[in-house]
Amino acid sequence: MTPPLSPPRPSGHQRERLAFEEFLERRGLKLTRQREAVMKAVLEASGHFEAEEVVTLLRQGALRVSRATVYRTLDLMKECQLVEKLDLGTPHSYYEQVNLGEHHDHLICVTCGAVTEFHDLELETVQAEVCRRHGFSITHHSLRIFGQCQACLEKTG
Amino acid sequence: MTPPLSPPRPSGHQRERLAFEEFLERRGLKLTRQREAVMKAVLEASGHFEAEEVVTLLRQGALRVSRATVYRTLDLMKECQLVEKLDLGTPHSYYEQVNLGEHHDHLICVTCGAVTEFHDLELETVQAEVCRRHGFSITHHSLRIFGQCQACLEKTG
DNA sequence: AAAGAGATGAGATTGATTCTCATTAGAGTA
DNA sequence: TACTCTAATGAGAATCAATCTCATCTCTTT
Repeated sequence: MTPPLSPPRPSGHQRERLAFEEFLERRGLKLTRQREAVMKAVLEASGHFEAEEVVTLLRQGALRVSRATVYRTLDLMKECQLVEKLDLGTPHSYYEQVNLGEHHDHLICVTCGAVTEFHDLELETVQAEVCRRHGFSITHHSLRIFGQCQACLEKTG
Repeated sequence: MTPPLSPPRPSGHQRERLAFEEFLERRGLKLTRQREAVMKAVLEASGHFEAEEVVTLLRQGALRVSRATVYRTLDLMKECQLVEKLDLGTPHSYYEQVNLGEHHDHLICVTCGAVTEFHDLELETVQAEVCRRHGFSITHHSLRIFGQCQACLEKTG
């Protein structure tokens, strides 16, 4: 994928890591080993995860990280826009990693619980238009579409 | 508004009332005095309200209705599609009355908390198209746009 | 090594919502 | 009216994710 002659660039999650470090710096906060562990777990996670899963995962590592610290760090990463908090209709929240600046919405299957991401430019445009009409200055939005996914539809017939 | 010669039609919330009664009937449930009190409170409510507000309101009436019954009845009305449960980003849920079959989305001001409703046909169309592309059968959706309302923008400048 | 600021962890607390279960209400029947 | 059966209710307990408290710890800087 990377053109052979392109300049070396941060690999893995270097960019996100840097973003978080700078964010902490700006706030006069430190990148402690605990925060680093949480960040690593989050950046390597794929899809959606619960805070509790991070807690459990980190229990297996050498460094102990308390539940409180996990929640606190997730909040920081949210402010830094590295993760988003999701409400998928369950009693607890999910989180997901956000690739710097990219936003997407969700199709949630009410039968199997599968969550599919999508991004649609036209949708954003129409939303912007709605906001304009209301003199509303948008910061972010959340669109959840509930229904049945293709797989479940095929099973049910 | 009503043409003078139009046939008499249910006034007030007769239609909703009937819908609920039929719904209960179908389920082999009864329209008790408690359920009736909750229904009345909800149908007369304007805008968004919390379950707790219904509890408090009903405390003032002659008939005592417990918190459990309020929650249970709200759930029934939700199934009957007379109310919708909203997550406005607060730790607790809001409810709102739905005029039979009408859906709308929300602009939520993160500064003053004001919630504005809107409905946009084009938005629905684009969403339907997204679903079609994913072979997803939509049952309902929830769009929340967060930002600053006109009033707050004017104050802040 | 002393000081100061931020960070952490264990456990307590919160708070909305749900659950439990003994009691009550209401419809139908004898 | 008395009896029965089922659904409904209410008080308070339970749940559970999330937050808070505060004593302790870690760094960094004097």
